[in-house]
Amino acid sequence: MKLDQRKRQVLYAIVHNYIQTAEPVGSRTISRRYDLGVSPATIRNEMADLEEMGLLEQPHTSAGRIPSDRGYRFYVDSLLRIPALTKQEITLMKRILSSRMRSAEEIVQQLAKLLSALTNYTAIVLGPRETQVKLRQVQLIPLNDYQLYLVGVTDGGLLLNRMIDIPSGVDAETLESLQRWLNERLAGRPLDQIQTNDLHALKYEMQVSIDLIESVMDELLGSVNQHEVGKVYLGGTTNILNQPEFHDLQKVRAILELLEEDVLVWEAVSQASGDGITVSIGSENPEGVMQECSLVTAEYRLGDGLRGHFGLLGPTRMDYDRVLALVQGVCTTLQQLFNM
Amino acid sequence: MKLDQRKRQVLYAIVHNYIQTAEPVGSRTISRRYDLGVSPATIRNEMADLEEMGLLEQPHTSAGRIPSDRGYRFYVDSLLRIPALTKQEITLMKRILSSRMRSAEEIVQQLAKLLSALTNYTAIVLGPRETQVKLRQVQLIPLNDYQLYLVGVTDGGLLLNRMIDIPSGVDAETLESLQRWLNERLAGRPLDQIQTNDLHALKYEMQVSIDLIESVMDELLGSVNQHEVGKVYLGGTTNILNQPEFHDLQKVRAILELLEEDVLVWEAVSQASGDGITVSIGSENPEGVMQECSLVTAEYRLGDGLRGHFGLLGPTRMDYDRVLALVQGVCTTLQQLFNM
DNA sequence: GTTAGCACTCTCCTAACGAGAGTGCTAATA
DNA sequence: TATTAGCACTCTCGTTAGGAGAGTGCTAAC
Repeated sequence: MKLDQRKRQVLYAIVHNYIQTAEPVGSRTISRRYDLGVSPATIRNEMADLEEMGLLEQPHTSAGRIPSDRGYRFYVDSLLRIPALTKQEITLMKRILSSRMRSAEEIVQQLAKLLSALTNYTAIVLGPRETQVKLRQVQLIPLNDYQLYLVGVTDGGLLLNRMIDIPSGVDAETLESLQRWLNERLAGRPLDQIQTNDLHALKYEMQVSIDLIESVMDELLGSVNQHEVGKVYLGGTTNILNQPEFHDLQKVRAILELLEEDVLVWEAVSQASGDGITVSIGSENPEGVMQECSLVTAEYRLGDGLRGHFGLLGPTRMDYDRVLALVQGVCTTLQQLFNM
Repeated sequence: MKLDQRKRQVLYAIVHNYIQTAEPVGSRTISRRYDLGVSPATIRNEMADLEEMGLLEQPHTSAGRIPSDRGYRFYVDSLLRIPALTKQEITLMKRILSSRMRSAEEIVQQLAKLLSALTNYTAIVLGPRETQVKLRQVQLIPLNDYQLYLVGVTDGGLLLNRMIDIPSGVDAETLESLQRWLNERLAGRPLDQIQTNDLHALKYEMQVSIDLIESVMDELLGSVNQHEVGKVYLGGTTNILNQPEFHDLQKVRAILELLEEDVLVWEAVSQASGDGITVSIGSENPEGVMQECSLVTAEYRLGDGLRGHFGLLGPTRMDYDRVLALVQGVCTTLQQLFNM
């Protein structure tokens, strides 16, 4: 879509003003606050044109204009000017995200808090995955006669843990040798390359019940499976309540109920995200409350192939400038921290 | 406080009716729905008495009465009749809470979901603690030159995991022997009985840097410390939105913000809970939004000394009958499941 | 092509009003 | 003496009407 310079200015002014005030923007406001050098009447004509092009909307006949989803899209694609972050913000990020933390889980939790605090929107962080999972160590810990506890640590420092039912008649020694075998054979080897052949070999080698081996391997593979829905970390869930567009209990309920469903959130974010930073605006989102929201997503990396997605969820009237700046900032900060 | 039979009936009727309808209860309503055998005028006199005693309140002159916090207190202490659970509810509980789950964490998560689904209030479950923590196994897994990963499994099946900084100059062998020592000495022994003596012995025995030992032990002890704030699991956070008393964005925000702060929630629940089932009504709670809520808490046990607290948070106009029945039911169900 | 002027439209706020629900008091009743 | 019927009174809530304010679209002049 092509727009002449003045139309771009008018659209920019409306989006910019509406993002700040949440009030429909009138022609007089624009001519007062933005120096376009033309009168309100001229601006009104431009506004009528922009509305016809589907970039603006009018809540009712005698109100100012607000951007449509397509208007935001044009803004994000062509008008946006990403501001620089302040030094304080950068230092804060570095401090909060520094790897001197207890686990990847904690970093990710902090990331959610950080993002929500800095933006006043809701932050969503999908638990980290490894691009290629290699086990560092596996432990089979018998809990009682019919259950054992499988604990695995991956190369990236992720923790896998599952309870497994033991077929009757498996003794501690068997478990121990199975554990030794697993550690010898699996350590450092990409998990998804384990073939059923290996398992059959194991069966003969070890005389271990194939049931047990299969459940152990199933859990192991299952828990690292890329397609599975992992943990979801949220930050600033209540921030939506600050947005005037959500001063309505129905909407608040809808969005909070959505956020309570890890599966839905996971899917929404993973579907929205692509390479680099992604912006998904209003109706571009899957149907439901999400259509009144915008979602900015990106990929984070915690070194060693440990990676995941995160996003910021706000109203379509989101402060894209700032959000994009912060998302970019977080990505590069993490990169810096984890390449040292 | 003593009340004659008729006053008790009137108070019961008002609390009972108000819990169901959330509307102030008038004298006519009572005489119609509850068979007290007297006219509205008589009931009005009783109501005036009950108000003077501080058990009822009047939102405004020409409205019906609603129970005061003290009124609810009297109801809970003296008038309550706990109903029996239906067979379906009991089966559901057994199914959901059956120990055929992957970990204690998952049981606890399910518990939160179950409680909130059955009651339509918000469920809070504090992560399980062990009365006396004994380690079953410890592993020290080097991640890189300056960090290791400490993973411990307790007798009760709890998972402890912490990242630990390594003082420079510690090699893999040292770690391995430290790990062996820890497993030999700590396995099955109550952790809180470890004395600094043992650590000094270890220092000489092993020639390991005391720094390292200390950080490992600190983390180990710290992560099981009874006073520390642990994980908080919530269920049905949005359920409060169903309550008419929270059809007000200010209140909703206040309570949701509270629920976002694990520390506050943990403290509120642990402070409220005592032996057995506890009910904390409105102003009996710590100041803030909680004063408009009631909290029913109890202790759960997952066998083997693994235990914690859980609670249900709702408006003071909470359905105490049902909530108490369910809380009781959950406790006994868990007992049955984990004593098998 | 741009602008001033003006009639018109729509929202939002406030005040007024009546219906409805419930009380408290008084006087009659069992 | 305890209970009840009757009634005036109070307060909320929903509806309606009117006026201020903001902004538009159109027309005609520049």
